Amino acid sequence: MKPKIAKPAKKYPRDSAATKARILDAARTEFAKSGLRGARTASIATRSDANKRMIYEYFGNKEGLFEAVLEDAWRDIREAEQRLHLADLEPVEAMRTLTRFTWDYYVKNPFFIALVNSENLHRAVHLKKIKDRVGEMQSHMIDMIAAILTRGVASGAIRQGIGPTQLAITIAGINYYYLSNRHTGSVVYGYDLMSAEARAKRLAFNIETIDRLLRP
Amino acid sequence: MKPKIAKPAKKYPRDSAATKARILDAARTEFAKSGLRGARTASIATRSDANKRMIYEYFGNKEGLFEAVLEDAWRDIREAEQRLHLADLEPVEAMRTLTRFTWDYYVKNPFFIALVNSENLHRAVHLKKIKDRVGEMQSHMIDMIAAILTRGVASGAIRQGIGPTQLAITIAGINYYYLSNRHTGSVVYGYDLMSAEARAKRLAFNIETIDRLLRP
Amino acid sequence: MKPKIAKPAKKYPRDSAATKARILDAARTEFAKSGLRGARTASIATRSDANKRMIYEYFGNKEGLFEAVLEDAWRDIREAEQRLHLADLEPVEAMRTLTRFTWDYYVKNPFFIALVNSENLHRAVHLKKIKDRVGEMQSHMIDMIAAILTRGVASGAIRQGIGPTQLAITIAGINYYYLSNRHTGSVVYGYDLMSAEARAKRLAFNIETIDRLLRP
Amino acid sequence: MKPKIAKPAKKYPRDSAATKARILDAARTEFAKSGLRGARTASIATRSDANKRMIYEYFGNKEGLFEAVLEDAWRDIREAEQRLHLADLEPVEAMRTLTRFTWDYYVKNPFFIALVNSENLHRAVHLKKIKDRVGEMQSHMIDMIAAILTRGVASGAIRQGIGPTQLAITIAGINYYYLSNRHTGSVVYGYDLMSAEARAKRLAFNIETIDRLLRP
DNA sequence: CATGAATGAGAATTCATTCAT
DNA sequence: TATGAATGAATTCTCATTCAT
Repeated sequence: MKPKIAKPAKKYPRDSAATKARILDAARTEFAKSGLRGARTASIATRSDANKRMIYEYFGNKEGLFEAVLEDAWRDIREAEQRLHLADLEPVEAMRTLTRFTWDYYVKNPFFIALVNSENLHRAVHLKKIKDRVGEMQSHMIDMIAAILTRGVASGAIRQGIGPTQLAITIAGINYYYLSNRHTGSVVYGYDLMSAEARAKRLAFNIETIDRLLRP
Repeated sequence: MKPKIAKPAKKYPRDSAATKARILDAARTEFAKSGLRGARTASIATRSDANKRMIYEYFGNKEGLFEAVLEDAWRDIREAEQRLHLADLEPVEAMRTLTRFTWDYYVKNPFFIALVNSENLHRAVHLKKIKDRVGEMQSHMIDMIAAILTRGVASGAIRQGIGPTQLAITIAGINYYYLSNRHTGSVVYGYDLMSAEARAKRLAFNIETIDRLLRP
Repeated sequence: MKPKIAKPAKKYPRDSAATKARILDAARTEFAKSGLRGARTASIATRSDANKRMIYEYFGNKEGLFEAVLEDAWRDIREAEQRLHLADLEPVEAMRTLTRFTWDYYVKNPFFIALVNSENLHRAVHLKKIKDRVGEMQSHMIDMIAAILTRGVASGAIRQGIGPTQLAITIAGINYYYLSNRHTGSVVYGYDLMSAEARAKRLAFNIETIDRLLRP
Repeated sequence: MKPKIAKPAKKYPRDSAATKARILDAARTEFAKSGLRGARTASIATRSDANKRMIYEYFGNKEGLFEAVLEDAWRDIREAEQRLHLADLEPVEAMRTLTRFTWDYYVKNPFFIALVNSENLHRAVHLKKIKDRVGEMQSHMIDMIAAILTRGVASGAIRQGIGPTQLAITIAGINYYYLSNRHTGSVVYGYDLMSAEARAKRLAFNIETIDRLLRP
C-alpha cells in the first residue's frame, strides 16, 4: 500500500572504531550541553549518525559513555599542556604561557568545564573509576610546574615557598571561574562577559595576578 | 484489609508561609545535590513534609521553584556580605575579610556553588527572569568594593588601576574553583582537598594571592 | 515580615441562594466551554466569586453540579417556548415562529447545545436522574405541537399524518446541527458559518424546509 | 518473590504500520466513548495491544493522536460517499440514496458523531491543522451534490434555487441530530429512539423531508 | 555490525475532594 | 457560611534500555 521510498545510501561503512569515535564526539557535546542527567541517549545516537544500540554495544550504558567522555577530555587537556614544552621556557614566561593556554583551552573547548562541573555534581564517582590514569596525568603536570618553580627560585625570578599544586589550582581557578560562570555573570553584571574586549581584559588581569603571585 | 499504620501526628499547622519556606529549604538541598534535571519533586515534597501538590500551588512548577531557590540564594550571600560592614575596615583588611568570608560562605553553604553551576549549565535562563533584582544586589557589592579600592589608593595601601569587577571575580574565583571542584580535585590530586589542613592552607594561599594583587 | 495587605472588602454577603445562583451560572459557562470532564472546579469557584468548598456544600460534587446545570438549562428553553404562546397563532405561522425561536435560542444560548452534547457523550446518565421533570416539560411541548398540527390539518393548512415528535425533532435538528457544528463546518466549508449573512441564509432555508414539510 | 504469571505469547509481529493502525483503531473507540479529555492513553495502549510509549512515538501526544483519528474518520465517510456513485443515479433517487447512506453510516459508525462533537467542543482547533485535506474532500462532496441538483433542475425533477451546501447540511443535520441526541432524546421522550421501529420511522420521515425539499 | 520496534519504570503535573480554622 | 490549605489518586509524558530482525 505505502510505496517504499528508497532510503538514502548509508553514510558510514561498518567501521567500529569510527562509529565509536563519532559516538564519543556526539556524547561530549550532549553531556556538555545538558549534563549527565539531562543528556539524551536518543540525541547522542542521532548526532552521531549511529543508533542507540551501538552506544550500549560500545560503552555499556549512559554512565559508561560519560566515563569515556570524561577520560578523553582529561587526556586531551593534559596532552595539550605537554605540547607547550614549558620546560624550554624561562620560568615566569612559562607560567604566563600556561595561564594563557588554560584560558584559551577553556574558551575553545567549553565542554571541558561543563563536564567537570557535571562530574563534581556527581561527587566524582565516574572519575574515581579512572583515577589511576587521570591521577598520573595530573602528577605529570604538577611535577612540571614544580620543576619550573625550582628553576625560577634558583634564578631569583620567582619567590620561594610557592606550592606547585596551589599555584596550579590558582591558575586554573582564575580562568575557569570566569568562563564557567559566564552566563550568570553576564546577567548579574549586566554586560557580555564573552565580548572580545571583556575577554582580553580578563586574560590580562589573570596574567597580572599570576605575575604578582610569583614575584619575589 | 490493609493494616492501617497510625500516621505520625501532623507536624505542622496550616501555615502557608511556613509551608512555602519548608519547600524552599528542601528544594535548595535537593537542587544542590542533584541539579535541576536530577532533582525530584517527590523528594522535595517528602523532605519538606509537604505535598507535591503544594509545590505547584506555590511555585507553579519545578522551574519556578528553582528560580525561587536561586533568587533566595543570591539574596542570602549578598545580604551576608552587607553584614560584614567592610566600609568600617582598613582597605586591605577589608579585602582579606571579604576573601575569608567568601571562602567560609562557600564552605558552609555548598548549595550556592551547586546552584550557580546548575544555572550556568542552563545558560542562566532562570536568573535572567530575575535579573533586575540580582543585578541590583551585585551592583551594591561592586560599588562597595570600588569604594574600598578608592580609599586604599588614597591611603597608598593599594595600587592604582585595579578594576573592582575584576577583583571581585578573582576573589570569588580562587575560592569557588577549589570548592566547586573538590571532588574531582581530590581524585586527581590523590588527597582530600577538604581536610582541615588542606582547607587552611588553601585559604592562606588565597589571602596571599589577594594581598599581592593589591600591593602597590 | 511580609506586610499584610488589607484585602478588598468581601464582594458578596452571606446569602446562600445568591451564592448558589452564581455558582450555577459559572458552572454553566465552564461546562459549556470545556465539557463535564474538562471543566475545572477551581475555575468554577473563581468565576463565581465563591470557593470550591461551596460547590460541595450546595451540589455535593462536580456531577451533582452538572445535573443542576442541565436541569436548569432544560427548564429555561422549555419555559421560553411556553412564552411564545404558539396556541394563539395561525398553525403554519406557529411552526415558523417555533423554528425561528429555536434558532435564536441556540444562537443566543450556545451553552445549551454544548451541555446536551456533553450529556450525550455521557449516555444521558445525569438526565436520567431527573427524567421525570424533564420528561414532563418535553411532553408539554409535544402536546402543544400536536395541538397545532391538529388545528392545521382541520383548517387544511397542514397535511395529515405528521408525527409531532418527528416534527419537533426535525425543527430542532436543522437548527441544532448547523450551530453545533459551526466550528468544524467553518473549517471544512472554508467560510464563516456564523457571519450575519450566512446565519440569515440558513434560517431562511430552515423555515422553507419546515414550510414544505407541512404543506399538504 | 512475586509469582510470575506466564504472559500470553506476543500477539503481533514487529510491524510499525500495523501497530500504528491498531493504536488508531483503539483511539477512535476511546475518543468516541470519552471525548478528547476523558480518553485515557493507558486505555488506548491496552486496547491496541501496544504500549503507551508507542503512542508518543507515532503520534507525538494525545492531541496528535486525536488529529490523526479525526482525519482518518473524515476521510472514511467522504470516501464511502464516493463509492455510492450518485452521479449514476436519477437525481431525486440520488438524494434519497445519500440520505439513506448518511443515516446508515452514522448508525454503523457512531464514533463519527462523537468525534465531531468533541472537535466542536474544542472549537475545531485540530481540524484546522488539516483543513486543506478535509476542505478538499468536502468540496468534492458539494460539487457532486451541485451536479446532481443541476441535472435534476434540467429534467424538471427538482426545483430551482436550492444551494448545494444548504442541502448537504440539511441532509446531514436531520440524520445527525437524532442520532447524536439518542441518549437524551430517549430519556426526555420516554422511549428508545434506537429501537428498530423507531429508527425505521425516523429514516422514512427524513427521506420524506428531503423529497419535499427538492420537489418543484 | 546495524537498525528500528518495543518496553517498563518512573517523572512531572493535574484535579477533585476534604480538612482545619 | 466561608476560606485557604492540604491531600492522594490519577494522568500525561519521558527515557534508558532491551529485543527481534
